[in-house]
Amino acid sequence: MAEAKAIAANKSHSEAERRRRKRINGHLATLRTLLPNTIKTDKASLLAEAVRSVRELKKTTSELGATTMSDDDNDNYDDHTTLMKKFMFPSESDELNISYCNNSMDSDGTLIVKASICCEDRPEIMMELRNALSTVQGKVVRAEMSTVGGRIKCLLWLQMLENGCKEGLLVQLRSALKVVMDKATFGPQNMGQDLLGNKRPRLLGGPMNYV
Amino acid sequence: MAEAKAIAANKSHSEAERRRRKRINGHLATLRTLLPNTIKTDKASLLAEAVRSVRELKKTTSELGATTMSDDDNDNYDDHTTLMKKFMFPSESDELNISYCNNSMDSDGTLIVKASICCEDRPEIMMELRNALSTVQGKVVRAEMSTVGGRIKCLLWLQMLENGCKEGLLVQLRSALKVVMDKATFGPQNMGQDLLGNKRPRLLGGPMNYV
DNA sequence: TCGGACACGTGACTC
DNA sequence: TGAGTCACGTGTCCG
Repeated sequence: MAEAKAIAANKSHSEAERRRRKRINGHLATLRTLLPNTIKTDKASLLAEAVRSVRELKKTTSELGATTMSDDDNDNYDDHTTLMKKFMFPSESDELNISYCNNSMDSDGTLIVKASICCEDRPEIMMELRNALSTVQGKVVRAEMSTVGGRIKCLLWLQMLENGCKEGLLVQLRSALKVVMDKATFGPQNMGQDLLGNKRPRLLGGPMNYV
Repeated sequence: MAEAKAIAANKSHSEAERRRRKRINGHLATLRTLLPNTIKTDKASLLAEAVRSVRELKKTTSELGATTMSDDDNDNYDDHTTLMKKFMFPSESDELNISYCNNSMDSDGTLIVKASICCEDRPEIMMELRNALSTVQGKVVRAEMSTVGGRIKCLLWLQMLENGCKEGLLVQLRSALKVVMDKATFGPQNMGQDLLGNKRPRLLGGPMNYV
C-alpha cells in the first residue's frame, strides 16, 4: 500500500520535472531561432548570446530615443500603427521637451541634446524652425518628424558645440522653440485661414491629393 | 585501485556539471537584471520574457529601419557617433532606394513603403520634396533626416492608400524623388551659387552661426 | 499533504 | 582516454 503510494508519487514527481524541463528547453529553442549565429552552440553560449543581443538591442532603441515598450502591460504590438503611436506621434496637446540624450557624449566631448516639439502643423513651420534654430549655438545632427490630423511632432538632436554655459544654451533653445510652437496655435495666419478651410499644403500627413 | 579511479572520475564529472550549471545560471541571472518585470518569476517565465523582449526589440529596430548591428564583428558601439554612422548618415554618393517596409501591413490593409534619398543639401530641398511627394498617391506618415558636410540623407515612410497598381506608384515615387536628387547636383542654382561660397542657409547640419 | 521549483549527481553520448 | 554537454530521476525546500 504505502509502497505503491510512494511509487506513484515518484512517478508524478518525475513527470512534473520532465514537463518543467520541456518548458524551459522550449523557450531556449525559440530563443535559438530568434538569435543569429546560434545554430550549433551549447546552452550556455546561447544564453550568453541572448544577453548580448538584449543589451545591444536595448542600446540601439535607447540611442534612437524610442519609448521603451515594456513600460506597460499592453501586449498588442502586432501592427505598425501601434508601434508608430507608441514611438512618436503628435499628441493633441502642445508639448515642448528638452533633455540630454543618453550616452550622448560625443568623441570630441560635445553634448547631444534632444528636443521635441508638438504643435499644430502648417507649411511655414519648417522655415520657422530653421530660423529658430539659427539663433542657437548648436548644430542639428538629426531630425525626425511625423504628422497626423493636422498636428506635427518634431524630434531634434542638437550637437552643442560650446561646452561652457550649457544651461544658457538650453534656455535659448527652449524659448526659440516655444515661439514656433505658440505661433502655430496663436499666430495671425492661423487664426484667419483656418476658418477658410484647411487647404494649406503640408509636407507630411494628410491626404496629399488636394495639394 | 580501479575503485579509486572511478571515484575520482565521478568527482570530476560532477564538478564539471556543477560548473556548467553555474555558467547557465549566471547568464540567466544577467538576463534577469536586463529584463524588466522579472524580479520574482521562475526560470521558464524568465526565458519566456526574454523571448518576448527580443522579439519586441527586434521589431522596434526593424520598423525604424536601423541597420542590424550583428551583421559585422565590430563590437565598438560605445559612442553616439558610431551608432549614428551605422544608423543613418548621408554618404558621399547620391543614393535613391525604395523598398517595402518590414511588417508594414497596416491594420486597414494599406502598405508602408520606405524611401531613402541621399544627395547634396540645399535650402530649397524641403519644398522640392514636398512638391515631389504631392504628385504621388501616398501619405508620408514618418520622416527622418540627417545632414553632415553639406549632404543630406532623408528617409521617408509612405502609406500607400491605393492597393491597386502598386508598382505604378513605386515608379512614380522613384522618378519624383530622382528629380529632387538630381536637381541637387545638376540644378542651375547649385552650379552657380556654389562657386560664390557656400553660404546658403540650411535647416540641418553645418555650423548655424553664419546663417 | 500536495504540487511547483530548484540543485544535485549520474548514465549516455560526442569529439 | 578524458573533458564536455545533455536529459533524467531524486532529495529538498516552500506556499
